[in-house]
Amino acid sequence: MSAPTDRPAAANFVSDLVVADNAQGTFGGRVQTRFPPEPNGYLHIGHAKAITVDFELAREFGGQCKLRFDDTNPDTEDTTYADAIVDDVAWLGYTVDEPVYTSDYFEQLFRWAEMFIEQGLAYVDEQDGETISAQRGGYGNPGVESPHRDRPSEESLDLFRRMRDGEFADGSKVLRAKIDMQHENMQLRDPVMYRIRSGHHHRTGEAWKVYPTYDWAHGQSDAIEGVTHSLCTLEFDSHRPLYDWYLDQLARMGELPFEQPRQTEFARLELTHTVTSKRKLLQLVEQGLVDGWDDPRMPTLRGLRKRGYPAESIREFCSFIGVSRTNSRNEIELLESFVRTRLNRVAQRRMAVLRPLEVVIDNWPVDDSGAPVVEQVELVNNPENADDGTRTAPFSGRFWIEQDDFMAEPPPKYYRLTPGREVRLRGAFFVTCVGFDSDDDGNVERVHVTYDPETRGGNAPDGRKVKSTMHWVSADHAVDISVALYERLFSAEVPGEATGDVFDDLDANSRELLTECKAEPSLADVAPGDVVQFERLGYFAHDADQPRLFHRTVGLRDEWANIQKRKG
RNA sequence: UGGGGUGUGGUGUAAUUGGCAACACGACAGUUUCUGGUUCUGUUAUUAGGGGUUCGAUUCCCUUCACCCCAGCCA
Repeated sequence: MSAPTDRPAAANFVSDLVVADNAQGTFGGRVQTRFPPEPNGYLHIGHAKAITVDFELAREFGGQCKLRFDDTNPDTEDTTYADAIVDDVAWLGYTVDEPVYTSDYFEQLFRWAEMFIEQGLAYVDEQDGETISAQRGGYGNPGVESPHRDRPSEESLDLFRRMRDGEFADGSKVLRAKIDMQHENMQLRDPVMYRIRSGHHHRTGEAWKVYPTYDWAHGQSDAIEGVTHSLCTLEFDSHRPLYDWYLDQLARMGELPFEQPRQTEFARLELTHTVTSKRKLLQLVEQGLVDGWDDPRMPTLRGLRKRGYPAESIREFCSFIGVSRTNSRNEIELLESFVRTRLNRVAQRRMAVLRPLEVVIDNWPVDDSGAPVVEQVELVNNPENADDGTRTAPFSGRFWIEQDDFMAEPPPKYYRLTPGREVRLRGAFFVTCVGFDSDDDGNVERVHVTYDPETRGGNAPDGRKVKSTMHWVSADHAVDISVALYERLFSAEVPGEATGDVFDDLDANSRELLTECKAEPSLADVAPGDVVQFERLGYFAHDADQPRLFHRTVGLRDEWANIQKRKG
């Protein structure tokens, strides 16, 4: 297990608990956790929090954390998911020696179940699911005991073994714990321990016909592995008494190889403008509302990776937001701020123009053959990191700027190019707008400027100042690229809050693909998967597979956009 | 309807367990700057409501309210 987070984990109620346990010698000073995903879907940002909490807690106290697949339901699970999960956990920065599987313990779990039956703690129920559910009662009204509840244990044992041998149809029988049908906690009203499933299991194949339920499998798996602190999300709070009950019985029978593990719940991560429900994410993919699990708009780890989010910033975010029992929803802006902070430090700068507007320098010199002179100007790769050095870019008499960077009739506080105004072209020259051409509809087609040869490199010898510095790309040397811009997949902070249906808040235009973008030649050197900053625009990730396609990871903070927004 | 959990700025998390409510994000106003980025500075809260104990309450007690979870042979 690695230890990748830069800063130490912040203290929280869970680490406080461990400190208290260690002080009392509860687990002999041992700390062991596990991250227990079910291999039936891809990991998302919510899992990233759980992973961080599980792994970092173990790291903080010198213990270990295992990746355990909670694979107790053959109907929904698949090795494709399991492989992807291993890959995603590794990408996040946590290395796992060898994942473990709940299915590794099926034999032990079965033997313990037999012991429960022998001791009158479990019985085979032959009623159908609907009946069992109806008999469970409701909030405030007690349940009804099954007619099979007090059958002889020999009979249950025989039935249970024949269930395993595949003698009975799916759903025809279950093994139930015999606890208390009147219990105020519904989880304790004779919960199901085993059900019959004839499907193919991703690891055990056809070997088993009965499968343990989550509740029967989870705590026991923890116990087998020597987990001390079994961390899970809040909705399992009402399961804790059951978790303890199973383990108490085994402890009484002297079956536990380690100290009895304890479950502790914490709030899951919710983010504004996104959904993390597995079902909703599956719907997005299956209905073709996104391009797949790795669509850069998805909150999946694969999506965020493709989008260009550094794993470190996801980890830092997860550590920073803390661990508590309060249901909460973090603003996506906070995550983005961690992404920006990191990328600002590590991403090299490049110049690219997304919506090109042609600019011609009317007084640019030509050489002896009558061709425009080409100058090579030097540009800093990253002002935040001198080690990244410099690069050169060609500059000649014709270049591209953003359409946004020129206005024939500028509003107040507009600093960019406008008739009569002088601006700096980053690293190159000062230019002054002397006019522009428009088409018949009045659209600006081309801007004319003159340049000051004395300002080469971007400084005026007379010290005169300029209101704005703009990026540019030499028209004769530009590399053509495509850029995918992303807005939030869900426009509402809390998707579905207004209508009850999250898909009502889906933004159908959340991706805009620009195919006629112009970039400086050195962009060709950006490796697949690398993230660079397009100056003044934002951070962009080079697609890992498709050359010259860039995904906008996150935009720069944009004061001008804020000013415009305020003005309406 | 029974049980369980949780309430601290716009958001999330803290507060040496009774002693000046802190940090980050966002927003706003400035500063710096060859990125309207970055940097730096300032502003942004009587701790869900009400009552009580106390010199003193986010913290202890009582009470009211709000939100979340539980009636899968999902996890």
